[in-house]
Amino acid sequence: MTTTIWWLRRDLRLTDNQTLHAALAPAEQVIPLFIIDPTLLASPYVGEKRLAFLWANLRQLDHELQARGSRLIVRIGSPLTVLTEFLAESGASAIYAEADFSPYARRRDEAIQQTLPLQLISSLSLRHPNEVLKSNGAPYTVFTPYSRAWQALPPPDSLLPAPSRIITPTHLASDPLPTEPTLSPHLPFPPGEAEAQRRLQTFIEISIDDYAEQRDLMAMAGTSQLSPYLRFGLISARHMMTLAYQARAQATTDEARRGAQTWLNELIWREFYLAILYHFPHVRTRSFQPHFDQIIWNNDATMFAAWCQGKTGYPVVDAAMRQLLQSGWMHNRARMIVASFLVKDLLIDWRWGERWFMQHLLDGDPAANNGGWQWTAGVGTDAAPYFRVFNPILQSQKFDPDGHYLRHWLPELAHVAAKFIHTPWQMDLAEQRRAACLIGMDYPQPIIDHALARQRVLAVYGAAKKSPSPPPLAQKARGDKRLPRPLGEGRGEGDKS
DNA sequence: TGAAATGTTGGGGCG
DNA sequence: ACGCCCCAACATTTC
Repeated sequence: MTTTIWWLRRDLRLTDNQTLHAALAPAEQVIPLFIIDPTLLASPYVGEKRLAFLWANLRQLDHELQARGSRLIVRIGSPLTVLTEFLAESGASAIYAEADFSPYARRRDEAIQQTLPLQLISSLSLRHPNEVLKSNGAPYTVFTPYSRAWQALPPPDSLLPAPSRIITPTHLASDPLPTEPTLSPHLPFPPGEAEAQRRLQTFIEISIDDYAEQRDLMAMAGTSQLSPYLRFGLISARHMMTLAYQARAQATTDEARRGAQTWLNELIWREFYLAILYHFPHVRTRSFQPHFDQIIWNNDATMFAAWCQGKTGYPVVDAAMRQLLQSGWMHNRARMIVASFLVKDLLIDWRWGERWFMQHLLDGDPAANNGGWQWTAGVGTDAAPYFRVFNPILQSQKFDPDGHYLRHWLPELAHVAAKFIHTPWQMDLAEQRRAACLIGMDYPQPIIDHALARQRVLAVYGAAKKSPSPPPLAQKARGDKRLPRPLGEGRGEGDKS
């Protein structure tokens, strides 16, 4: 009797699961095993919203497995220790897991492979980072040529169906999941792969045709809102890409074709940043472009707190930050706006914002989040040029013209007139009374003047660009030292994987 | 996947 | 009719 272990990490699904498929192929029995790694739990990149989402999905997956004659085993401990014991206990012949590309995950898996029969299957991204390389074998560092090369590869293979039956030994004990606050019912992300597939289907049927035009409007449901599900593999990247290709092929108008292509591009951005983290693991802690580690940040803790809590006085920033706090998700356009505001207006180290996002986003992923932050900060691969500074007022007017998004997340602005919704500080006292919103009382005065902030950041970035890079060692020490530790950063490495 | 500053053009008001 | 000014509107350059 051959038994194998399906070690789940971020592929919590039965449909189109190449790892499960590989684990089933040689075996009569498969043991689905999830390991809670205390190192990851202690990481400053982990927050309770994403953990609760994870636990909820593990429970859901357990139900799905039980319906197929199996169940999910959960164990707590260091993966190497747990797997070593578990192999002996179960008599399994091999372990199958989906390859992960964060530095921590790669170190962990390589160490385990030294002693245990661990097979890694690449399906986190449709293309493995080594599949998309320049003709000289070097990785791409600019998105557009990467994307071209990516799309020149053959379209995705057909999807694997969920197995109808999985046989699992019954005598194995499971640790209970740690108790974590459950997702409150109003969080708009119910767990489960069925929910993920439903959303994907709805998006393809209703929204993808207008995606190119609608995706930037923050008040609209113009995006797929699938990121939390993709983050934990409740749906495969291949599944999403397959439908994107289909939608593009079946589009009957230019606009619909453009919608499908634009959505596909977003998925390719994810592949790009996974590849960047794989090939350039130093971006986890430092700027891709070393001379930008010379920036003298202002790093004002009070300003940072105002940003975190959504109390900057700029409605579009505050609405977005409260959406994040309350729902565990933020519209992509809003992510760029608040990131630009933190880094360029407040002149706060992008890594502070990166960490806050990781702590609160259900979809928080080390590669995509890091890539996004370095892009906005202008310090990364193919980054926005440093002098590109978002104007929060113009962005607000452009992408939430009616202020629906602002009013929804900022109830204190509910009665502010349309004329002042993007700039409530411009209301005179009579207007403030009429709107039942006193600036400085009910809603903050802006914590910074954008025009001045813009001049400041241009000067500071310009100086960093000119100053010579120090040798790598000195540079690393300085960068680490400058990271704040008020939130209990225990160890140097903290990828959530 | 910007925005501000600066330059250019052309229509209309007006002496 | 003409020149001058003003200033949108658009284009280009700069940060």
